[in-house]
Amino acid sequence: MTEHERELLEGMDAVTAARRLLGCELVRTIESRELRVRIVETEAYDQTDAASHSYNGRTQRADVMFGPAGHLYVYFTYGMHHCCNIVAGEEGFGSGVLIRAAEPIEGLDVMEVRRGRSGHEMTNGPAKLCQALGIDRRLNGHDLAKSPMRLEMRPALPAQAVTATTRIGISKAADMPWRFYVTDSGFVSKR
DNA sequence: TGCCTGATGTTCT
DNA sequence: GAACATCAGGCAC
Repeated sequence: MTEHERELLEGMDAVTAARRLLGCELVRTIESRELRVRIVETEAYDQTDAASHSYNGRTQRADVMFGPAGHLYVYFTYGMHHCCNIVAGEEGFGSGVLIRAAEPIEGLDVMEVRRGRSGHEMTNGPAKLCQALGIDRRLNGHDLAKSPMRLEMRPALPAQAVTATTRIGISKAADMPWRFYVTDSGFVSKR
């Protein structure tokens, strides 16, 4: 991700960024290996949204969501899982994009071992993706322009390639259509 | 295929 | 003390 691309993300609200990040790639360097995946499913969250961690203000946990765009917000949930978001929007306004699923492109052997699973079961869920890529709270606040985890932007997908639905696994604001996925991808999470 | 449940730590009320 | 942006395994149909 270049500085120019970071500024573009800064200028987007969470919903716009969630659509725009589909098709983009994450590159994770770990144990001398490079793991690469293509983002195929996202959800938008911001501070006006009761389901968002940023809804109750700038708490310690969600602080990174209020920081500069293009950084990684990692949280720990259900006592055993990590999930990651890409921060979007202006600094001071808490918004981000949950990365729910991705297609493995490079380093599949490493992801298989890390997950103990193969095929779409490696990365078709937010916590599965984090396990496959070795993402935990040590990467919270990391700048995605740098190693050991980078975001590589790709051309925006045509609108017809993207499906929008309600988000998964939330109880508040559950009727907002802020989940997006690549319609023909076989790596999208279950409903 | 679909529903139910256990695992297990952090955050917020 | 409850809720939680989840996952995997078990069992019924």
